[in-house]
Amino acid sequence: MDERELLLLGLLSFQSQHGYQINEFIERNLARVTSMKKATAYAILDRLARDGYASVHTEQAGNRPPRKVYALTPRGEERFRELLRQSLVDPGESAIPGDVGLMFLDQLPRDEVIEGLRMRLARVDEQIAELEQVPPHGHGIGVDLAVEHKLVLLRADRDWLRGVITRLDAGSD
Amino acid sequence: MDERELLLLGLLSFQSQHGYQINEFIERNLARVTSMKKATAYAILDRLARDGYASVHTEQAGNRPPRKVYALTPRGEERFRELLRQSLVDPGESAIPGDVGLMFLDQLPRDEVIEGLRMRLARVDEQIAELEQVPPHGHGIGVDLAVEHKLVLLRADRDWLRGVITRLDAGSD
DNA sequence: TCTGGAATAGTCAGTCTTGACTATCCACGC
DNA sequence: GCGTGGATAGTCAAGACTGACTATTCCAGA
Repeated sequence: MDERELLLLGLLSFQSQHGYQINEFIERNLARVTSMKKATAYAILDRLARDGYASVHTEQAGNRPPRKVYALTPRGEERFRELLRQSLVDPGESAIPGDVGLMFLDQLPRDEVIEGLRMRLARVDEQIAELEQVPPHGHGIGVDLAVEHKLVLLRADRDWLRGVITRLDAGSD
Repeated sequence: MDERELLLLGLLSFQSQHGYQINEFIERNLARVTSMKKATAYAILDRLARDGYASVHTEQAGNRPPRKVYALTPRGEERFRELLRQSLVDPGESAIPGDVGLMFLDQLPRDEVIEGLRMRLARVDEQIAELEQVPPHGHGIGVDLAVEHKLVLLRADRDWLRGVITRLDAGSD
């Protein structure tokens, strides 16, 4: 259900970390996977601690400001596995975004629609090119499967978009 | 960007409506398109009125409780077209849900993973069957394109899931 | 005619999310 | 020996979202 909580539990399952470290990792490596913002991650970490899924202890490195280090408790590990099982079965209502716009597309002049969809296609192409550059991950197959999954869906989207644009271009109806 | 606002503007673009009516329509016909809840719709309608995109006037039918009827203003129509254009180009970060779970899949025993993905596949199959029943919509091509789009992505997802399950089943790695 | 359940029409308190902001530390050039 | 820009490590107020709840009306059946 809650992909954000699952993500944080998952990151903590590898090693204890403090908030800043986790946010760094997300910003650098997981921007494509989640759009969660810093403040949200801090809030969820607090919640995990409050609910007994993570323990906190404050650490001071040199003269730096103190950091709160979060570690999964046994309950937290159980929670992680539970959410993980759930998320494999039911990846949350995949209300594919963008379809609302599609539904109302008749309200816009046909050439504006085509123009817009062309731009959309260009972006999808970019995303595909980017993902195709990602090297195999190495540790386990999960990450590679996730990338593969995203690629499969993006390619299907691309092909469909091309078809639609062609159809709209030829005789406008 | 904000699909919810776009959806409400779009519904109002066809005719003025009161909140309850809009929520009825969403619950009955658009459950697959959005997961927006009643209270959210009321809140967004308020916001639209506050920002001058919709006008409100109170109506009393018989002895029933009074209702607030919302109608698009010219500014609202402009806003609608603007959001519509945007959403065609950039359908919001399509962070395809479920990929977080995939990423951590190595943390779960292989057979639990396979079991989970089988259930997921069954659900996808159901959704496809359901959508295939939807008859052509009639008014314009937008709605039909949206359905087609969803179907295309669901089928790609289904095919990928089948492949993954087969791979995992045969030699567990 | 009386009653219980569905339809009508919302509201509200609590939670979640985020843009903007704070504050310190360190390395480096000048 | 000093300023300043990036890295470090968060916090906070404001707005968005929703589950649970309220309250009235209508109507079908006993």
